[in-house]
Amino acid sequence: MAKTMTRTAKSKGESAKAEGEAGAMLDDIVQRAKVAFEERSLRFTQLREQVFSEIASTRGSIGAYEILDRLSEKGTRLAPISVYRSIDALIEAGVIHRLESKNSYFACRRHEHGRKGRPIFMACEQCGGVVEVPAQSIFDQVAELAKSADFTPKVKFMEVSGTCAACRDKAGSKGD
Amino acid sequence: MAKTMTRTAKSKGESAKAEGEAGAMLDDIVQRAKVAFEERSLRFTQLREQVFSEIASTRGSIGAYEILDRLSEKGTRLAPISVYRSIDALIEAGVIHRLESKNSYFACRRHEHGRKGRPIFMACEQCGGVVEVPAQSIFDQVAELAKSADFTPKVKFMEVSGTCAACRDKAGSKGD
DNA sequence: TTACTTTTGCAACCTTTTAACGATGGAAAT
DNA sequence: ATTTCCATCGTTAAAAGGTTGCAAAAGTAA
Repeated sequence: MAKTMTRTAKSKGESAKAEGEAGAMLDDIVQRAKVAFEERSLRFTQLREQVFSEIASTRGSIGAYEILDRLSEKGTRLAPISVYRSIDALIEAGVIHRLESKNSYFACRRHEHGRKGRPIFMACEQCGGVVEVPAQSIFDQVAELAKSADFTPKVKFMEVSGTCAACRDKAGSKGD
Repeated sequence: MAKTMTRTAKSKGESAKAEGEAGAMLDDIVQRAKVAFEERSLRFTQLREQVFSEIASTRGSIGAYEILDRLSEKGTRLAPISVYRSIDALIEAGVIHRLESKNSYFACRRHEHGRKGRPIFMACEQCGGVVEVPAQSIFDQVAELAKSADFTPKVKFMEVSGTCAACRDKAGSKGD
Protein backbone atom coordinates (compact mmCIF):
# COMPACT_ATOMS: atom_id res chain seq x y z
CA MET A 1 0.00 0.00 0.00
CA ALA A 2 1.62 3.16 1.17
CA LYS A 3 5.33 2.85 0.93
CA THR A 4 6.91 5.15 3.40
CA MET A 5 9.79 6.60 1.58
CA THR A 6 11.69 9.59 2.60
CA ARG A 7 12.33 12.12 -0.02
CA THR A 8 14.84 14.01 1.96
CA ALA A 9 17.80 11.71 1.58
CA LYS A 10 17.97 10.77 -2.01
CA SER A 11 21.07 11.24 -4.03
CA LYS A 12 20.62 10.34 -7.62
CA GLY A 13 23.31 7.74 -8.01
CA GLU A 14 22.34 5.17 -5.42
CA SER A 15 18.70 5.87 -4.80
CA ALA A 16 17.74 3.92 -7.87
CA LYS A 17 19.07 0.68 -6.41
CA ALA A 18 18.28 1.42 -2.82
CA GLU A 19 14.65 2.23 -3.38
CA GLY A 20 13.92 0.27 -6.44
CA GLU A 21 12.80 1.45 -9.78
CA ALA A 22 9.80 3.26 -8.41
CA GLY A 23 12.02 5.54 -6.40
CA ALA A 24 14.18 6.37 -9.36
CA MET A 25 11.18 6.99 -11.46
CA LEU A 26 9.76 9.31 -8.85
CA ASP A 27 12.96 11.32 -8.82
CA ASP A 28 12.69 11.50 -12.51
CA ILE A 29 9.14 12.71 -12.44
CA VAL A 30 9.87 15.24 -9.76
CA GLN A 31 12.74 16.48 -11.85
CA ARG A 32 10.45 16.92 -14.79
CA ALA A 33 8.01 18.82 -12.62
CA LYS A 34 10.77 21.10 -11.49
CA VAL A 35 11.61 21.84 -15.08
CA ALA A 36 7.98 22.53 -15.85
CA PHE A 37 7.89 25.06 -13.06
CA GLU A 38 11.08 26.71 -14.20
CA GLU A 39 9.84 26.96 -17.75
CA ARG A 40 6.95 29.00 -16.47
CA SER A 41 8.99 30.98 -13.96
CA LEU A 42 7.05 29.48 -11.12
CA ARG A 43 8.64 28.39 -7.91
CA PHE A 44 8.90 24.71 -7.19
CA THR A 45 8.99 25.22 -3.47
CA GLN A 46 9.63 22.53 -0.91
CA LEU A 47 5.96 22.41 -0.01
CA ARG A 48 4.94 22.02 -3.62
CA GLU A 49 7.53 19.38 -4.13
CA GLN A 50 6.31 17.43 -1.15
CA VAL A 51 2.73 17.59 -2.31
CA PHE A 52 3.72 16.69 -5.82
CA SER A 53 5.76 13.73 -4.65
CA GLU A 54 2.79 12.35 -2.75
CA ILE A 55 0.61 12.64 -5.79
CA ALA A 56 3.20 11.26 -8.14
CA SER A 57 3.98 8.29 -5.95
CA THR A 58 0.34 7.34 -5.80
CA ARG A 59 -1.03 4.65 -8.01
CA GLY A 60 -4.17 6.21 -9.35
CA SER A 61 -5.47 9.41 -7.92
CA ILE A 62 -5.36 10.87 -4.44
CA GLY A 63 -7.56 13.30 -2.57
CA ALA A 64 -6.37 16.44 -0.85
CA TYR A 65 -7.01 15.08 2.61
CA GLU A 66 -5.10 11.95 1.97
CA ILE A 67 -2.13 14.00 0.89
CA LEU A 68 -2.57 15.87 4.13
CA ASP A 69 -2.63 12.67 6.13
CA ARG A 70 0.36 11.16 4.45
CA LEU A 71 2.45 14.25 4.86
CA SER A 72 1.47 14.48 8.46
CA GLU A 73 2.58 10.90 9.01
CA LYS A 74 5.92 12.03 7.66
CA GLY A 75 6.08 14.89 10.06
CA THR A 76 4.79 17.70 7.87
CA ARG A 77 1.55 18.76 9.42
CA LEU A 78 -0.29 21.18 7.18
CA ALA A 79 -3.58 22.97 7.04
CA PRO A 80 -5.89 21.92 4.21
CA ILE A 81 -5.51 25.26 2.54
CA SER A 82 -1.79 24.74 2.17
CA VAL A 83 -2.31 21.54 0.29
CA TYR A 84 -4.92 23.17 -1.89
CA ARG A 85 -2.63 26.02 -2.67
CA SER A 86 0.07 23.65 -3.73
CA ILE A 87 -2.39 21.70 -5.77
CA ASP A 88 -3.45 24.86 -7.55
CA ALA A 89 0.12 25.68 -8.39
CA LEU A 90 0.79 22.14 -9.60
CA ILE A 91 -2.26 22.20 -11.82
CA GLU A 92 -1.28 25.55 -13.17
CA ALA A 93 2.16 24.24 -13.99
CA GLY A 94 0.46 21.35 -15.73
CA VAL A 95 2.16 18.61 -13.78
CA ILE A 96 -0.97 17.22 -12.18
CA HIS A 97 -4.60 16.98 -13.22
CA ARG A 98 -7.80 17.01 -11.29
CA LEU A 99 -10.18 14.09 -11.63
CA GLU A 100 -13.46 15.93 -11.43
CA SER A 101 -15.57 12.90 -10.85
CA LYS A 102 -13.59 11.87 -7.81
CA ASN A 103 -12.37 15.11 -6.29
CA SER A 104 -8.87 13.84 -6.55
CA TYR A 105 -5.59 14.51 -8.26
CA PHE A 106 -3.02 12.59 -10.22
CA ALA A 107 0.32 13.25 -11.84
CA CYS A 108 0.33 14.02 -15.52
CA ARG A 109 1.97 11.34 -17.60
CA ARG A 110 1.74 12.98 -20.93
CA HIS A 111 5.40 12.30 -21.55
CA GLU A 112 4.65 8.60 -21.50
CA HIS A 113 2.77 8.75 -24.71
CA GLY A 114 4.92 11.30 -26.39
CA ARG A 115 2.57 14.26 -26.51
CA LYS A 116 0.47 12.95 -29.33
CA GLY A 117 -2.23 15.46 -28.66
CA ARG A 118 -4.52 15.79 -25.73
CA PRO A 119 -5.40 12.77 -23.68
CA ILE A 120 -8.58 11.33 -22.35
CA PHE A 121 -8.33 10.03 -18.81
CA MET A 122 -9.62 6.58 -18.12
CA ALA A 123 -10.09 6.06 -14.43
CA CYS A 124 -10.57 2.56 -13.09
CA GLU A 125 -13.37 2.37 -10.58
CA GLN A 126 -11.87 -0.68 -8.95
CA CYS A 127 -8.22 0.11 -8.43
CA GLY A 128 -8.28 3.85 -8.86
CA GLY A 129 -5.66 3.77 -11.58
CA VAL A 130 -5.74 6.45 -14.23
CA VAL A 131 -4.56 5.93 -17.79
CA GLU A 132 -4.05 8.79 -20.17
CA VAL A 133 -4.93 7.90 -23.73
CA PRO A 134 -4.04 10.38 -26.45
CA ALA A 135 -7.15 11.37 -28.31
CA GLN A 136 -6.64 14.60 -30.13
CA SER A 137 -9.15 13.69 -32.78
CA ILE A 138 -11.86 13.33 -30.19
CA PHE A 139 -11.12 16.79 -28.93
CA ASP A 140 -11.17 18.07 -32.47
CA GLN A 141 -14.54 16.54 -33.10
CA VAL A 142 -15.92 17.93 -29.90
CA ALA A 143 -14.70 21.31 -31.00
CA GLU A 144 -16.50 20.81 -34.30
CA LEU A 145 -19.68 19.79 -32.58
CA ALA A 146 -19.43 22.77 -30.31
CA LYS A 147 -19.00 25.06 -33.23
CA SER A 148 -22.13 23.71 -34.83
CA ALA A 149 -23.95 24.34 -31.57
CA ASP A 150 -22.56 27.87 -31.61
CA PHE A 151 -20.61 27.19 -28.48
CA THR A 152 -17.02 28.16 -27.77
CA PRO A 153 -15.49 25.20 -26.01
CA LYS A 154 -12.76 25.33 -23.46
CA VAL A 155 -12.20 21.66 -22.84
CA LYS A 156 -9.34 20.86 -20.63
CA PHE A 157 -9.75 17.15 -20.60
CA MET A 158 -12.25 14.34 -20.57
CA GLU A 159 -12.82 11.60 -18.09
CA VAL A 160 -14.06 8.14 -18.69
CA SER A 161 -14.72 5.87 -15.78
CA GLY A 162 -14.75 2.13 -16.08
CA THR A 163 -12.62 -0.89 -15.33
CA CYS A 164 -9.04 -1.48 -16.31
CA ALA A 165 -7.83 -4.73 -17.81
CA ALA A 166 -6.18 -5.97 -14.64
CA CYS A 167 -9.27 -5.43 -12.54
CA ARG A 168 -11.56 -6.91 -15.12
CA ASP A 169 -9.48 -10.06 -15.21
CA LYS A 170 -9.28 -10.55 -11.50
CA ALA A 171 -12.92 -9.65 -11.09
CA GLY A 172 -14.66 -11.48 -8.29
CA SER A 173 -12.07 -11.14 -5.57
CA LYS A 174 -12.08 -7.50 -4.86
CA GLY A 175 -9.76 -5.82 -2.42
CA ASP A 176 -10.00 -2.07 -2.39
CA MET B 1 -31.07 23.49 13.14
CA ALA B 2 -27.64 24.83 12.80
CA LYS B 3 -26.20 24.14 9.42
CA THR B 4 -29.32 23.67 7.44
CA MET B 5 -30.46 27.22 7.72
CA THR B 6 -27.36 29.26 8.24
CA ARG B 7 -26.24 29.02 4.70
CA THR B 8 -26.45 32.21 2.79
CA ALA B 9 -28.57 32.10 -0.29
CA LYS B 10 -26.52 32.62 -3.38
CA SER B 11 -28.25 32.74 -6.67
CA LYS B 12 -26.37 30.97 -9.40
CA GLY B 13 -29.17 31.08 -11.88
CA GLU B 14 -32.67 32.37 -12.10
CA SER B 15 -35.82 30.46 -11.52
CA ALA B 16 -38.94 30.76 -13.60
CA LYS B 17 -39.10 34.14 -15.14
CA ALA B 18 -42.06 35.56 -16.95
CA GLU B 19 -44.25 32.70 -15.76
CA GLY B 20 -46.08 32.81 -19.05
CA GLU B 21 -44.40 30.53 -21.51
CA ALA B 22 -41.94 29.30 -18.99
CA GLY B 23 -44.68 28.26 -16.62
CA ALA B 24 -46.51 26.27 -19.25
CA MET B 25 -43.29 24.69 -20.37
CA LEU B 26 -42.46 23.75 -16.82
CA ASP B 27 -45.78 21.97 -16.44
CA ASP B 28 -44.97 20.14 -19.59
CA ILE B 29 -41.57 19.09 -18.41
CA VAL B 30 -42.89 18.01 -15.05
CA GLN B 31 -45.49 15.97 -16.83
CA ARG B 32 -42.81 14.25 -18.85
CA ALA B 33 -40.88 13.52 -15.70
CA LYS B 34 -43.94 11.98 -14.16
CA VAL B 35 -44.28 9.70 -17.13
CA ALA B 36 -40.62 8.75 -16.89
CA PHE B 37 -41.18 7.73 -13.29
CA GLU B 38 -44.26 5.73 -14.13
CA GLU B 39 -42.50 3.93 -16.92
CA ARG B 40 -40.01 2.69 -14.41
CA SER B 41 -42.55 2.03 -11.69
CA LEU B 42 -40.98 4.67 -9.53
CA ARG B 43 -42.96 7.07 -7.44
CA PHE B 44 -43.05 10.68 -8.46
CA THR B 45 -43.78 11.90 -4.98
CA GLN B 46 -44.55 15.43 -3.98
CA LEU B 47 -41.07 15.93 -2.62
CA ARG B 48 -39.49 14.69 -5.80
CA GLU B 49 -41.75 16.82 -7.86
CA GLN B 50 -40.85 19.88 -5.85
CA VAL B 51 -37.16 19.20 -6.20
CA PHE B 52 -37.53 18.46 -9.87
CA SER B 53 -39.48 21.64 -10.46
CA GLU B 54 -36.76 23.70 -8.88
CA ILE B 55 -34.17 22.07 -11.08
CA ALA B 56 -36.26 22.26 -14.20
CA SER B 57 -37.14 25.88 -13.72
CA THR B 58 -33.52 26.83 -13.38
CA ARG B 59 -31.68 28.24 -16.30
CA GLY B 60 -28.47 26.26 -16.26
CA SER B 61 -27.65 24.04 -13.36
CA ILE B 62 -28.38 24.27 -9.67
CA GLY B 63 -26.65 22.92 -6.59
CA ALA B 64 -28.31 20.80 -3.94
CA TYR B 65 -28.04 23.45 -1.29
CA GLU B 66 -29.57 26.06 -3.48
CA ILE B 67 -32.53 23.80 -4.07
CA LEU B 68 -32.72 23.55 -0.33
CA ASP B 69 -32.68 27.30 0.06
CA ARG B 70 -35.27 27.94 -2.59
CA LEU B 71 -37.66 25.37 -1.25
CA SER B 72 -37.23 26.74 2.20
CA GLU B 73 -38.12 30.20 0.93
CA LYS B 74 -41.28 28.64 -0.36
CA GLY B 75 -42.06 27.13 2.98
CA THR B 76 -40.68 23.65 2.51
CA ARG B 77 -37.79 23.38 4.89
CA LEU B 78 -35.83 20.20 4.28
CA ALA B 79 -32.70 18.51 5.49
CA PRO B 80 -29.95 18.13 2.91
CA ILE B 81 -30.42 14.41 2.86
CA SER B 82 -33.97 14.78 1.65
CA VAL B 83 -32.89 16.80 -1.32
CA TYR B 84 -30.12 14.38 -2.08
CA ARG B 85 -32.46 11.46 -1.93
CA SER B 86 -34.81 13.14 -4.34
CA ILE B 87 -31.92 13.98 -6.59
CA ASP B 88 -30.85 10.36 -6.59
CA ALA B 89 -34.31 9.26 -7.58
CA LEU B 90 -34.49 11.89 -10.31
CA ILE B 91 -31.16 10.86 -11.72
CA GLU B 92 -32.18 7.25 -11.60
CA ALA B 93 -35.34 8.06 -13.50
CA GLY B 94 -33.15 9.85 -16.01
CA VAL B 95 -34.93 13.18 -15.78
CA ILE B 96 -31.98 15.13 -14.45
CA HIS B 97 -28.21 14.90 -14.82
CA ARG B 98 -25.37 15.80 -12.57
CA LEU B 99 -22.78 18.25 -13.80
CA GLU B 100 -19.68 16.74 -12.24
CA SER B 101 -17.49 19.72 -12.78
CA LYS B 102 -19.86 22.01 -10.91
CA ASN B 103 -21.46 19.78 -8.31
CA SER B 104 -24.79 20.73 -9.66
CA TYR B 105 -27.83 19.34 -11.39
CA PHE B 106 -29.94 20.17 -14.40
CA ALA B 107 -33.03 18.83 -16.11
CA CYS B 108 -32.52 16.48 -19.02
CA ARG B 109 -33.61 17.90 -22.34
CA ARG B 110 -32.99 14.89 -24.46
CA HIS B 111 -36.46 15.16 -25.93
CA GLU B 112 -35.42 18.46 -27.46
CA HIS B 113 -33.08 16.80 -29.87
CA GLY B 114 -35.03 13.67 -30.46
CA ARG B 115 -32.84 11.06 -28.80
CA LYS B 116 -30.21 10.88 -31.51
CA GLY B 117 -27.81 9.01 -29.33
CA ARG B 118 -26.05 10.12 -26.23
CA PRO B 119 -25.41 13.78 -25.69
CA ILE B 120 -22.42 15.80 -24.65
CA PHE B 121 -23.21 18.57 -22.24
CA MET B 122 -21.89 21.98 -23.01
CA ALA B 123 -21.99 24.19 -19.96
CA CYS B 124 -21.58 27.92 -20.38
CA GLU B 125 -19.22 29.38 -17.84
CA GLN B 126 -20.82 32.79 -18.10
CA CYS B 127 -24.52 32.21 -17.85
CA GLY B 128 -24.56 28.70 -16.46
CA GLY B 129 -26.70 27.41 -19.29
CA VAL B 130 -26.32 23.80 -20.34
CA VAL B 131 -26.87 22.56 -23.87
CA GLU B 132 -27.14 18.90 -24.73
CA VAL B 133 -25.63 18.06 -28.07
CA PRO B 134 -26.18 14.57 -29.46
CA ALA B 135 -22.83 12.94 -30.09
CA GLN B 136 -23.18 9.22 -30.26
CA SER B 137 -20.23 8.87 -32.56
CA ILE B 138 -17.97 10.51 -30.02
CA PHE B 139 -19.06 8.01 -27.44
CA ASP B 140 -18.47 5.22 -29.91
CA GLN B 141 -14.99 6.43 -30.62
CA VAL B 142 -14.21 6.74 -26.97
CA ALA B 143 -15.37 3.18 -26.54
CA GLU B 144 -13.01 2.16 -29.34
CA LEU B 145 -10.12 4.00 -27.79
CA ALA B 146 -10.89 2.40 -24.48
CA LYS B 147 -10.91 -1.00 -26.01
CA SER B 148 -7.52 -0.42 -27.51
CA ALA B 149 -6.30 0.60 -24.08
CA ASP B 150 -7.81 -2.58 -22.70
CA PHE B 151 -10.21 -0.61 -20.63
CA THR B 152 -13.90 -1.29 -20.14
CA PRO B 153 -15.60 2.08 -20.22
CA LYS B 154 -18.72 3.06 -18.39
CA VAL B 155 -19.28 6.57 -19.64
CA LYS B 156 -22.49 8.15 -18.72
CA PHE B 157 -21.90 11.47 -20.31
CA MET B 158 -19.28 14.04 -21.13
CA GLU B 159 -18.96 17.63 -20.13
CA VAL B 160 -17.49 20.49 -22.04
CA SER B 161 -17.23 23.89 -20.49
CA GLY B 162 -16.99 27.05 -22.51
CA THR B 163 -19.06 29.98 -23.62
CA CYS B 164 -22.41 29.92 -25.33
CA ALA B 165 -23.22 32.04 -28.36
CA ALA B 166 -25.29 34.57 -26.45
CA CYS B 167 -22.60 35.21 -23.89
CA ARG B 168 -19.86 35.36 -26.48
CA ASP B 169 -21.76 37.98 -28.41
CA LYS B 170 -22.49 40.19 -25.49
CA ALA B 171 -18.90 39.84 -24.33
CA GLY B 172 -16.81 42.92 -23.75
CA SER B 173 -17.31 43.41 -20.07
CA LYS B 174 -15.51 40.51 -18.59
CA GLY B 175 -17.07 38.53 -15.79
CA ASP B 176 -14.51 36.10 -14.47
C1' DT C 1 -55.86 -6.32 9.44
C1' DT C 2 -51.10 -7.67 9.18
C1' DA C 3 -46.88 -7.64 6.95
C1' DC C 4 -43.78 -5.67 3.95
C1' DT C 5 -41.49 -2.05 1.12
C1' DT C 6 -40.54 2.59 -0.01
C1' DT C 7 -40.18 7.17 1.20
C1' DT C 8 -39.45 10.96 4.69
C1' DG C 9 -37.94 13.35 8.82
C1' DC C 10 -34.38 14.36 11.86
C1' DA C 11 -29.90 14.95 14.06
C1' DA C 12 -25.39 14.62 13.76
C1' DC C 13 -21.34 14.10 11.26
C1' DC C 14 -17.90 13.81 7.48
C1' DT C 15 -15.36 15.60 3.33
C1' DT C 16 -13.93 19.12 0.26
C1' DT C 17 -12.92 23.77 -0.62
C1' DT C 18 -12.42 28.67 0.22
C1' DA C 19 -11.98 33.28 2.82
C1' DA C 20 -9.47 36.46 5.55
C1' DC C 21 -5.42 38.21 7.36
C1' DG C 22 -1.05 38.40 8.96
C1' DA C 23 3.92 36.88 8.62
C1' DT C 24 7.94 35.57 5.90
C1' DG C 25 11.22 35.47 2.45
C1' DG C 26 13.22 36.30 -1.94
C1' DA C 27 13.95 39.59 -6.10
C1' DA C 28 15.00 43.94 -7.45
C1' DA C 29 15.08 48.99 -7.24
C1' DT C 30 17.06 52.59 -4.55
C1' DA D 1 22.38 47.20 2.39
C1' DT D 2 17.68 48.74 2.85
C1' DT D 3 13.30 49.47 1.37
C1' DT D 4 9.66 47.94 -1.47
C1' DC D 5 6.98 44.63 -3.64
C1' DC D 6 4.98 40.34 -4.53
C1' DA D 7 4.39 35.60 -4.13
C1' DT D 8 4.21 32.15 -0.74
C1' DC D 9 3.06 30.19 3.61
C1' DG D 10 0.80 29.67 8.45
C1' DT D 11 -3.30 29.92 11.07
C1' DT D 12 -8.00 30.35 12.09
C1' DA D 13 -12.37 29.73 10.64
C1' DA D 14 -16.18 28.63 7.97
C1' DA D 15 -18.71 27.76 3.75
C1' DA D 16 -20.26 24.30 0.46
C1' DG D 17 -21.20 19.64 -0.66
C1' DG D 18 -22.52 15.10 0.90
C1' DT D 19 -23.41 10.95 4.12
C1' DT D 20 -24.93 7.79 8.09
C1' DG D 21 -28.13 5.81 11.15
C1' DC D 22 -32.39 5.33 12.96
C1' DA D 23 -37.21 5.90 13.42
C1' DA D 24 -41.74 7.47 11.75
C1' DA D 25 -45.03 7.61 7.83
C1' DA D 26 -47.04 6.39 3.70
C1' DG D 27 -47.96 3.14 0.15
C1' DT D 28 -48.63 -1.86 -1.51
C1' DA D 29 -50.07 -6.49 -1.17
C1' DA D 30 -52.14 -10.61 1.40
